[in-house]
Amino acid sequence: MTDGTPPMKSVIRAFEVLDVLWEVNGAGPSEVATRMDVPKSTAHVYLRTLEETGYVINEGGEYRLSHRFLTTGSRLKHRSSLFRASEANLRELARETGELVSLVVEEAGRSVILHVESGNRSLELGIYSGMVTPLHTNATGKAILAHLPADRTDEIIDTHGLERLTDETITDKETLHAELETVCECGYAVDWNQQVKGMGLIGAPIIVDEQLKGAAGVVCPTGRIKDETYQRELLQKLEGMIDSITIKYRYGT
Amino acid sequence: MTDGTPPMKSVIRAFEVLDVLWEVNGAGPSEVATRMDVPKSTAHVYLRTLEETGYVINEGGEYRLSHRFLTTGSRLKHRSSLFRASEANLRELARETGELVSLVVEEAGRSVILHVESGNRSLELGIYSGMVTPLHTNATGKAILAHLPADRTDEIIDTHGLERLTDETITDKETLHAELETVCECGYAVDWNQQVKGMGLIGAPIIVDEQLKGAAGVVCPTGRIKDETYQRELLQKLEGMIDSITIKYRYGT
DNA sequence: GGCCCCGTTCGGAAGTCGCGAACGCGACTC
DNA sequence: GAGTCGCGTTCGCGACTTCCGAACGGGGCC
Repeated sequence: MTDGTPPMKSVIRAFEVLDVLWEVNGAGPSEVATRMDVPKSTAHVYLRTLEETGYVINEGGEYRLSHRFLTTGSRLKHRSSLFRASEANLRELARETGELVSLVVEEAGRSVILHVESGNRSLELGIYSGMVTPLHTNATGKAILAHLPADRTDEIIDTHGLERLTDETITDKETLHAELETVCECGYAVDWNQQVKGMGLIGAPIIVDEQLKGAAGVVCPTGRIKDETYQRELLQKLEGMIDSITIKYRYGT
Repeated sequence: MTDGTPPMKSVIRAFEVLDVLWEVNGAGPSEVATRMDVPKSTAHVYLRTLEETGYVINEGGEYRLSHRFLTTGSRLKHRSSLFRASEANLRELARETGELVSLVVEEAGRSVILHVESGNRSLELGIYSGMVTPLHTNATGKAILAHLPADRTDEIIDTHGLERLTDETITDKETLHAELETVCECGYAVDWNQQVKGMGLIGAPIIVDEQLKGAAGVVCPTGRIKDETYQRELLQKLEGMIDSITIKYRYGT
């Protein structure tokens, strides 16, 4: 983690080119060169090289990101033990409840949505597989934070801070720690309007052999989830699902 | 397209490192070095650099691909006009028919599955968003080949050949061209057992303003799809869906 | 305690990358 | 239709980076 040897400039730049291509949704060498403030011959070599890797496509002089990212990303997801153990159960819960069900893992101190399954009345809030959010802004993230080793939790909070996404986001360390303790005791977490106004979530950790693997959650409109009876029903089903997942993960295929 | 200037060695190698990390599902510098036949100090610099980009994660000396691939891939998909115009309709068709519904685009002469929606009785054949297949082995691919400019179609066939995936795969140019002509006339394509034994597909192109955007298809067990009445029913629904998608794409959000 | 293997760091030498200038092409202007 | 502009692409030389072997420090296993 120390900065003993500097990273490779050309590789870093290659990924900057990818970023630029993403931002402008495809461009020629000239535009990339302008945006990166390099000669266009330089931009050209990078583009040609990236094309060779297959992650960039050249369509008549216009270079753009290829779907190889999608391919690699999906393969990673489908190889994940957690996903494999969960997929069927997530789908079943989504069918049963009609809500959006999500599977989340922690990576680099942030929450990555590994998979979502939508039910027939689930929200369309732009939640997608691969989406990255801060951990402290939603129930699944809090479930993870609560069950991570304490020092890791602190490190994450210190590194990433407590960004405010809505006016109900927890942005105070004390409040968060208090909440995490409750989450730890109850075994599940809840939030509403903390990430997106109008969206609520129940989340619980997936723990196999005392090791935190991720979390699963049910996403609802705040209105629905505020009903205590419904909330309890969802929680019970969620925990049932997580039990199945845990077993499948532990002994599974 | 010519090989005037050689590609950048370090960038190419960086992506080779990514490939290796994928293959071995995470490794340290030593293992990467062995596999790539370079000194481990070299492997180390690459790994450190890739870590900096966020596409690789270092977990206590073990480097592995991060979920950033999934994130980038999903963002690409969700930004695609075709996907945005299609998503709701695909889901609806999957619900209605209970079958697997897929959305496919051509990239670099191959078929990329942009999205799949599964119904309640759909096959579990390892079809996933991001999956890449040869175009000539399935109905959606053939629908695309049939509606691409003729020279492009020939170029693709010449470049990629006609790989055999099952004993019913079309591997003969003449046969394929004849079939493509029929597909062009009928406006839809069919296959069974050409890609995977037991799997059948009806596919039709998505064409907006005379421009081929991709194809959509319904995937069934061969048994079910061989029933002509059912096949006709699916086809009708598929074409209805594609009409909606076309309109949404043309005038949509 | 000693061994081995790993991830990591370092500094010099070889070689690649970076750059400016120039080419060929198409679109658009006059 | 000639001229101009802007684009993607190519080329070759100088300078900076990558590359490498050797060495360091730490962890696990005998």
